[in-house]
Amino acid sequence: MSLPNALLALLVVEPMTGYDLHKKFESSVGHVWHAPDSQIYPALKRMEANGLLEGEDIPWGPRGTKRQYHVTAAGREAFTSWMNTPLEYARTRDPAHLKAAYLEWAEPEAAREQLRAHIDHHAGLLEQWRETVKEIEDGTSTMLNRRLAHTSAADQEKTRAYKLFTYEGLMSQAEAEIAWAKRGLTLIDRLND
Amino acid sequence: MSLPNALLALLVVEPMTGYDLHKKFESSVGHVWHAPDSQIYPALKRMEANGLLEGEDIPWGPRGTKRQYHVTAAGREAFTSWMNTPLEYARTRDPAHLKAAYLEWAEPEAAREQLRAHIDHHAGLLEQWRETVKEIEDGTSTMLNRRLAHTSAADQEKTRAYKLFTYEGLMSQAEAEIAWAKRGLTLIDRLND
DNA sequence: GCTAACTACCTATCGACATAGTTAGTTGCG
DNA sequence: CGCAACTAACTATGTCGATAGGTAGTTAGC
Repeated sequence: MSLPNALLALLVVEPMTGYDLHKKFESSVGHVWHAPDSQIYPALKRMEANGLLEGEDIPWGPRGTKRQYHVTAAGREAFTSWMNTPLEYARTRDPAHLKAAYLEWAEPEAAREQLRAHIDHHAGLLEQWRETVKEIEDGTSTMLNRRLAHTSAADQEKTRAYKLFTYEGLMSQAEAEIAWAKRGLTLIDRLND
Repeated sequence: MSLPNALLALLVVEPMTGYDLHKKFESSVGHVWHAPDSQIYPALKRMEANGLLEGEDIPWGPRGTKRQYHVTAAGREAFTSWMNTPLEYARTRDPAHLKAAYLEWAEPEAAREQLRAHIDHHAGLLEQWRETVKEIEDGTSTMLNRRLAHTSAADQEKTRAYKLFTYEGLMSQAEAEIAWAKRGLTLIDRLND
């Protein structure tokens, strides 16, 4: 359900090829919704069949062509409708907390290692989000600047503010995970001496 | 990958039927790893075929039977091995933050409603986790008590401590989400006056 | 003794997703 | 000019997971 809308979110700004989208999914949108190209290409075809997109073959180099998709009126309507519709919350599937609940089955050192990996993972994300936030604030984010170039002056502040809001949320998540895992390390020490 | 291990986590404590497991997935383990019965029954068959479990038909009422599964040595080995192996972190797929990143496309009131729903959702979870934590601390958790009845005295404290640790982590997550969504409500007000 | 609720188990379908490939044209650089 | 890196697109396989059913026996209460 989310993948088509993530694609629409990018395509309402400017037409793109599947390859362009695949690259964006490695950077910007991919921060909140990952998708490999093997999912993107079929999704684009389905969306074209459903009338959300239209594709046209445009020349690329002397002999090659590439297929560029743009959003139809129906696609734009579907996207804004999705944006105005409340989410349905999926039930939790959280491998890290699943394992935490049965940590007495792990060797203390293995348990520590996994909590340290949890910290490292989220510390890496945190660093990434921090940089992204800085780029948005400094106006040096090429991602955001391309987006703003297609946005009316009235909406530019909103666009920027909601992006910052999103990344600040991701930072809070990462910080919470790190703090939790650190408490876990202390707990393991307390239980094994 | 996680479902078989979530099932093993329950079955290493005591043998159960698919139906028992399905009920546990509505309550205890389901808090961190949800699975519908339509996934559980085939998973049990696959695990029996792989030698992780053995099932036996036991009588149920005058005519009925039910199939109870217990963990084999191989299953126990697979579970502890999983518990000692570091997780591989999946890339993010977070519909709430995906929508937040494009919130300028939503009507302000629809955006507010969704953030309020986000708060309500996580406040509900928080309440649930708080109660669970209280039950664990008071020793009134039937889930945990059944578990502890099958646990050596030496491991009882660990089991209890890691359960508490897990639910405290879930509480931190919920609190972070609520705080974030509240900041979002303030932001929407600031952007629309 | 009937019926509702519960226990027990199972199937089918469809899209989501991971993983691992393949093919072909283009561009840049040494 | 030749090769590496990149652009572009697609396929195939297998499991995961959501959703929506179906069947049959059991228990409890009126």
